[in-house]
Amino acid sequence: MREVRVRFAPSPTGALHIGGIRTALYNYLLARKYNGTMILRIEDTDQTRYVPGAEAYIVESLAWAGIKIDEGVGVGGPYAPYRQSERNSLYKTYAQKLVDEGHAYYAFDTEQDLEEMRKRTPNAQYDSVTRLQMKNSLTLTGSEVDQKLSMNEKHVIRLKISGKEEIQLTDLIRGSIRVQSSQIDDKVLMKSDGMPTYHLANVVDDYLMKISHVIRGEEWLPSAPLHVLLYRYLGWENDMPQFVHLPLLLKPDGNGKLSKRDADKMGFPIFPLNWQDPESGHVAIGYRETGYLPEALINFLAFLGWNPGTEQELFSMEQLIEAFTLERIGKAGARFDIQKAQWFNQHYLRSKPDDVLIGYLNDSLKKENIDCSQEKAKKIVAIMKERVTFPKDFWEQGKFFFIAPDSFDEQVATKKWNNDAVKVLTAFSSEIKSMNNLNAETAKETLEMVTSKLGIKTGQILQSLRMSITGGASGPDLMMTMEILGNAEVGNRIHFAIETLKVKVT
RNA sequence: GGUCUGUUCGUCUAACGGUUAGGACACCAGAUUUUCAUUCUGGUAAUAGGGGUUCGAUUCCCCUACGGACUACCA
Repeated sequence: MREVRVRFAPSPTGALHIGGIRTALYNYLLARKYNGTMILRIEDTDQTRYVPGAEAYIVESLAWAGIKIDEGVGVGGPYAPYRQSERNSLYKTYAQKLVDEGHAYYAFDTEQDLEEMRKRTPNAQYDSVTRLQMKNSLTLTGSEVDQKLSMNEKHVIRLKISGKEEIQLTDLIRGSIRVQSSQIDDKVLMKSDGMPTYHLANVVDDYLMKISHVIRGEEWLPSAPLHVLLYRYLGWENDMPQFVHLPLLLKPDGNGKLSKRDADKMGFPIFPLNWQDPESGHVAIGYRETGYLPEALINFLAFLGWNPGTEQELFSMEQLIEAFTLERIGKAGARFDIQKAQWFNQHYLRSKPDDVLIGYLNDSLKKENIDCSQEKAKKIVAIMKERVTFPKDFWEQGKFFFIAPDSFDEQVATKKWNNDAVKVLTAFSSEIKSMNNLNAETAKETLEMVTSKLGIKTGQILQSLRMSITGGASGPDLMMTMEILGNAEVGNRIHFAIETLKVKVT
């Protein structure tokens, strides 16, 4: 088998989309599986869409996701440079070669010329029939062309595609694909600004960089036959890479491919990391900042369009590399389901060692300027562990350990808060006041003692107790919560609740 | 509109002609938890439709329907 060399080749036009991470991941898995090389190439040939910071963002995103680059932007390598804007002379050389050999030609048409041509015929394209009516080196005389070129008139170089040729290509996911060359237009290879288009740059670089597999999104499938033609005209058909067009990521609901709009609308991230738009200054929150662990995101993404064929669903990167095969990538687009991502995250988060989890809580506390003993943090993490999905949940769902509630859950306050509850809580708080060691066990004993004395069922008032201590209607084990808080704090909170809510008792 | 491409539970998917069509997420129910959650157990739920081929089609072929991508001097 040919040496595996794959590339992830995004263009720096903004933040990398989550789908881009998946594409990079599949490339990476194949490279690692076969001891190949993972290359990062930046396709920055569109100067009008260049966004500063986007390249650094891509590099950082991949690093965070655990996708290591062996060669390319940021690390260098034998085929440098890996930024297309720095490889322009190469593209020019090959474009010229194509012109010289009659596979490409100069075109001088203005935007209006093109517009008129398109209006003339339905489904118009610049091709073997329409090019005869346009201003190009096929219709103009040699001296006219020379004159225009020497006067530096604006022009592009177009690929000359014959009208009747069948192009066959094999996609490793979709099998054999046949297209008639008459369906393809004479694509621009070199733009009038002197930069190559994607098609030329891509083919030239993939060839020169000895790419073995082109693994990219399905949106490229329609132009794959064009690329085959380019390889053919350039004389590189025998070294052509294998094509692998990945199914797209689709909207969670409705139709179409996943977009930033959907993500915003449904409240989940679309970018791996926070991204500040340089123009608007608006910050889009990333997976990292939301609290997704890279291993969870990777596991989730890997399964969007691929599966190992077994019932195992939890895979580390190493295990993915081991199990990955191109053959098991699906054909149909995969709907994006953030709930599944959350489930993966929950799983990976809970399987972290306790000291890591304590670290998460401490991170939040530091931000809030709250001191907390290691012992207390340890106890909190122990009882919160089974309830969290994101690292910040330790703080967000456990705030009450540090801040006494100033308001109370309305449902509980109206439905459960009654004379019995107040009676029990009053008695309970005066019982524990004198205790010097309130722990989960003694708290439970005391509570049971109080309720049985008053002839009230503990279950009846438990939610009121919780509410008065935490403000909320749900939370971790109440007895442990009281142990962590200590008897003085528990007593204070009960008093505050009784004071605040007594008006509602009739 | 044209070209290419796809279609199994709500979602991700398994089943490379023969299965009671399997798993996971989500959802629902029961048990545990003297609350919520966790955990455990169970459950609802799918081969887009129509023709072929075949002893037998989720699986192969055709048509229809419905999606998706592309259709720029953007990638």
